[in-house]
Amino acid sequence: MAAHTHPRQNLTELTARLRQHAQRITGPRQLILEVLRREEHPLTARQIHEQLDCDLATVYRSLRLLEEMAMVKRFDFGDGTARFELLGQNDDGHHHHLVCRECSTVVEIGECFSGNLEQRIANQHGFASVSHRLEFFGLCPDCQAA
Amino acid sequence: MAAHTHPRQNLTELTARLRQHAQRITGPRQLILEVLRREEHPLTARQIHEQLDCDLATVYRSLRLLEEMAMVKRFDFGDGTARFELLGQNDDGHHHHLVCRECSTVVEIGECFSGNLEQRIANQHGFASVSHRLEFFGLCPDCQAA
DNA sequence: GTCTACTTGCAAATGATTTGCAATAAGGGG
DNA sequence: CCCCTTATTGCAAATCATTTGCAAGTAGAC
Repeated sequence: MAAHTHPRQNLTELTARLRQHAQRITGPRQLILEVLRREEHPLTARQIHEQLDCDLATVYRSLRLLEEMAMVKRFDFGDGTARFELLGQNDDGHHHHLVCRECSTVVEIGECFSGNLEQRIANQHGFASVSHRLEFFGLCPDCQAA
Repeated sequence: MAAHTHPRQNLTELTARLRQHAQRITGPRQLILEVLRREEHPLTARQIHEQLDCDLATVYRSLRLLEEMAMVKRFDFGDGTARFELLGQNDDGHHHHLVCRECSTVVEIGECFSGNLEQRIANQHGFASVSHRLEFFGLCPDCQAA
């Protein structure tokens, strides 16, 4: 998964991609990638901000940029707060999560239903470039005990 | 699907369920159900409010109550605004949507992947009462043409 | 009809995210 | 290595969806 990327790789890739967008390699942008690289689960903008020393608005702006450059992926756990995960260079980030309804523990899920279903749905309704958002919710072992 | 419920049925069910919760049958609560019954797609609190004549806060409070009573179901299309759909008495509301990324046209999707996958994921990680949230996004026929 | 607890309207509070703008810094050119 | 242009940042204020406090209003049991 994405979190295993070597730090230098991030920076190299960041530089390359930023060049393509004619944008600059700044401290905050590098730092956000560092923070995300350290975490194996998606983080909220606020959580990222807590580990940095720049403005929260900058975090939001950078995340948006990194998302457009496909270096981070946004996830939505339905609690009104976006979460972000690092993407590797050849990683399309297609995976899902299993989230505990009580304590918010997150487990990454690699599996997914067959692309078949998506294709069928697209065809059936004449839609193009169909993608999906899928997350699982439940009670983790600890919270079942409690 | 839920939208085919007869109006009187709504009211009867509403009365019954409200009784169970020791709560009152008020104008706004009935009206919200009426509005939802007329629509075949999920509506935002604001959209419901526009068709009524009560406070927005009341709409939010009522929707929350109706959701707890399993009379409406909340959907999240990832745009930061919750949407609500009416549920019939014996309807668990388990269905998904295919949403156009351009014009937000919504199509209801009855199919889903086999419960098998969900079961396997739950077992694999020791989670209980696992459910999922799944929505599809794409370009509708009209927007492909444009 | 009365009474009481549940509800509503209204205004203000919250929380996530965005935006305007002046000050600052990245990086190509000399 | 300095300069200059332009992207970027920090800060404060604005947005947006949703929630909440509170006094006034009203279902519904008696």
